[in-house]
Amino acid sequence: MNVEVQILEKQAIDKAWSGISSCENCGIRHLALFADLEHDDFELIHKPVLEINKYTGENLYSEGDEGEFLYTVRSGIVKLTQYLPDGGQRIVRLLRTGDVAGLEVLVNPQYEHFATVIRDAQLCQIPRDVVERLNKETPRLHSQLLTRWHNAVKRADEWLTELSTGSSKSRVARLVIGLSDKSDHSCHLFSREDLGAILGVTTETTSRIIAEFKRDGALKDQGKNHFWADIKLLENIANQN
Amino acid sequence: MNVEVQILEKQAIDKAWSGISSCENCGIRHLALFADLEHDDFELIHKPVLEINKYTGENLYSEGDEGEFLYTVRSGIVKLTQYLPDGGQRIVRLLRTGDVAGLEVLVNPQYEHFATVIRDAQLCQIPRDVVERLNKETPRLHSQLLTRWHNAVKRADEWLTELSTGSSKSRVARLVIGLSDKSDHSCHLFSREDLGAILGVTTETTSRIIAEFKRDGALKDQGKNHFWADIKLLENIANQN
DNA sequence: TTCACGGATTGATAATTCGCAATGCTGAAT
DNA sequence: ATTCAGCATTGCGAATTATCAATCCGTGAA
Repeated sequence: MNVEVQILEKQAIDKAWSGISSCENCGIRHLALFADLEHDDFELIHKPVLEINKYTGENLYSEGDEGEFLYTVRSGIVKLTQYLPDGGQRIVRLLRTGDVAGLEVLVNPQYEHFATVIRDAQLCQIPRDVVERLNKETPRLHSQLLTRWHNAVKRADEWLTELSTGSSKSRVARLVIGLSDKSDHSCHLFSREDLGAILGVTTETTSRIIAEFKRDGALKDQGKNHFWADIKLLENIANQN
Repeated sequence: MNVEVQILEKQAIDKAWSGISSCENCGIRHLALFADLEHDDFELIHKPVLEINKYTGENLYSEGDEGEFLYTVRSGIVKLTQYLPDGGQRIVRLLRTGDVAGLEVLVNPQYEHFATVIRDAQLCQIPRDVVERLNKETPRLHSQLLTRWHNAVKRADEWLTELSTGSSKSRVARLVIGLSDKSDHSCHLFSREDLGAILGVTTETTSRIIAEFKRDGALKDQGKNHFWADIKLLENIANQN
């Protein structure tokens, strides 16, 4: 890749698109909110859809903020967190490629979670107006929106049954399986603190269990929170006790 | 009320409506899925909407069943349960007046939960076709559907942060508060087993904690799982420890 | 290289929750 | 009124998880 191309790519980042030129040709459109739109629909996009980069630890929005934008995750991972009055926190969902953060602003003016990047991410920042207008003017967004909501509920339910039921060890095992690539057994984990907040257990307990998995060979450390995972063994652990 | 009226009411139960006569004049329409429909829309209802009674313990549908109907809860309470491969079960949501069971069949042909009545219920059984047709032909159902989905997600998230985070005692306290009528401090509970399945703790632990609340005066037993609740005290318990 | 920092791991102990069994209570049927 | 069945409560020991503190380890800065 020559220098010129690199510069072009650099410029592409954080560029404002009118929508018609970019969203229509988006590389992940088949996964994205605009999957079903047709050529003419894109002309309805009159505000800029920004493509932005955010790095691990950065915050997209906070609970209660005026919900000006929706975000489509192009790459990376975003966590949605909620807090209890007593200070307890809980990660209620993880968003990955194709997922949308901030859907709730179509129904309610305020964000309902803290959205924080936990793996460097590329995102499309879509003004709420744009989605609202499309939703009014073209029926082709409806089924996508319904599907998205359905998916959010389904995952929330799975989160509850799989990650909040049973012993800590089972739950950590299920989480690790869920974060593993079944084809090559690779598995990127997050900080023990985040894993704990996903499961509703303490950082120490999570750490102990992961360390135990390493000793038992269920996980093989490859540095930087990257592991090789013995899925079969983890499934056994998940389904007993 | 004379006998004749009683008989008429009895007949009304389990009667099949063509929709146009009944749904439009439904007493809880402002809460229901069809809230925003207009007069002409009801003519689109060509299959019968059945009004049915189900009693505590009866099952509406099972996970994996072909999803033929949606159910609007007119009164009573329905629990949605999911099971884990290891036999663990978890109640993921409670449905009350105005809520809809089986929304997922609009997206997917199969039910995703076990739906069981846990307080005698009156329900409207709506054929999936009816809702699908309305959804195609009138835009006035869209926003209701979006709102419903949003609501389901919101409650799932609350369930996770409030009922699956913190000590058992806090969680039982939060659940009891959620089941209480704040205006008159009355509170109907369910079996300890169901309460446990909502919270992800054992029946015994739940029982112990409720018994402790009774001893501490946070709950006053009025028989039949009906209690008077000291909301303030319960909130204190919920937010400490 | 060395140092310092932050996260991960581990240890020791306390607190919580589970699991099982015994007992108590309540409402329905007789 | 009596009996019975099903749920609720309680006791107790075992297992799990939290808590607090110490140590380890990897990474980036100097």
